[in-house]
Amino acid sequence: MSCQREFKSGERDALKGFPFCSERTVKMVRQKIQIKKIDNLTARQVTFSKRRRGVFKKAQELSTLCDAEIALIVFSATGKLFHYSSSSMMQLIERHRGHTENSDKLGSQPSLQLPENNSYGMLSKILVDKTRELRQLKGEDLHGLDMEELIRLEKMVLGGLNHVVDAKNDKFLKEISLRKKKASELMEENAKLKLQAEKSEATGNGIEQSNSSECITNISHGSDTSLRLGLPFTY
Amino acid sequence: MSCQREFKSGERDALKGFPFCSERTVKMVRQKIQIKKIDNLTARQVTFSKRRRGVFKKAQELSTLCDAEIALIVFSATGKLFHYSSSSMMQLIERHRGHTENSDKLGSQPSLQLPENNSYGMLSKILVDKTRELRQLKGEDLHGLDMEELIRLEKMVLGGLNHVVDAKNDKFLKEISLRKKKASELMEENAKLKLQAEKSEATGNGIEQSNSSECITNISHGSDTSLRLGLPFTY
DNA sequence: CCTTCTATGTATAAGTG
DNA sequence: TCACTTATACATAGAAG
Repeated sequence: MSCQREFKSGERDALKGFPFCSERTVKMVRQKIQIKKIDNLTARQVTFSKRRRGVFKKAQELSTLCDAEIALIVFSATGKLFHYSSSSMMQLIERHRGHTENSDKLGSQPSLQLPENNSYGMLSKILVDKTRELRQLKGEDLHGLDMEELIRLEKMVLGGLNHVVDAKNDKFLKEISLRKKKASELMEENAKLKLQAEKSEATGNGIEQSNSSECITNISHGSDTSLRLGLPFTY
Repeated sequence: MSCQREFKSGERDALKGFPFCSERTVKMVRQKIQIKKIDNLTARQVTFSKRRRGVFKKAQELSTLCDAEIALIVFSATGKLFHYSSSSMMQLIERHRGHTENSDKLGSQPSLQLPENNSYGMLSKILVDKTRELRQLKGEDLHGLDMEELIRLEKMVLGGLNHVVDAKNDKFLKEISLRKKKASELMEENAKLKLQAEKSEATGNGIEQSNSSECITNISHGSDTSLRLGLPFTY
């Protein structure tokens, strides 16, 4: 999509260099619009649909690029709901409530007294903790940590890495040996069939057997290409 | 990503070699960026603040132009909250909850009767997920993962490790330079005192000064031995 | 409501202060 | 972090299908 647009705009730009190739298609000059309610219903709907997509895209990009947590809720004039959240809408709303409640000097009265809300709050507190731990393991949000904590974290991540690498290598080795075994079985079978075929040929019952070696080749290649170990690592 | 950016700046540098590409016009060529987390912290922060403003502006424009109701909640990676709503945030969130709850086709029987439980249950589900993710990052509970998932996990842990190591080394280096600075300050002070003492001695007012050099030695050794830097990590 | 097109307005990456 | 600059990438108004 964007590729295509880029290409076309490039084309346009190239054409601009040649005065005899353009100039005629001058129409629909885009106007600068004022930010106020669009009167025309259809125009408003069209704009809504276009800009809505734009806003959602921007929100997603922001969350991805800058590692932000974003919740976006949009109700159209007709009452239709559109929403997006980078993680869990609930969690974000909770977190938002937490923030605004904290800035509330007036004690939010009933919620603190109800036990359900308490456990709810506790759960969400645990969740926040877990989320932070998770982020730290991923190497984000490390500003608040001192040297000892960083060392501990490093060791933990290294330990985790060890386990993950072990598990991965195990899986790979098993997969490879499995495929080797299969291949050798098939080769054996092929050899047998070849022998049979030769025998049959000798006895006059010709059976086509020219494909057997190809078959073997295909199989062994197949087992190689289905595995990709060395990944080009780019951070 | 940094490598991508480095590559492109390299490209720019390459262009500089061509005399017909005016060196002045080659400066700050805006690059197309990929939508993935920005590595560089400052760049990420700058982009966050710019794009955040952009998104909020777009959201407001959409709500004005098309008469839509919009709530936007943004948490920065550092936990700072930014939000906007075209009318009342609470009201919009409520309305949103109404919609999403209505779209629950599967009657989760008890939860429908207890509204608190609904969100509670969802929260605890999220918690379970996070807990599992956490354990996997720590290298536990890896049995259910296939090869691709293991590779992805490995990359994630490696990335996290990189960041942790970077943060740790930063901290160490800062600490060291701080202590170096302190030491040199003290040495300077010591030297001054020594001079003073010698002067005093010359004028007959003898003041003991034999310890000053020991003092210096101790300080500089102390700053070195109290720190152990990790290995230069290269993946 | 969606897509597509063009011409243009706007957002923003990168640099600098 | 904020403010400004510049050049470019991207979004989108307007029209049509």
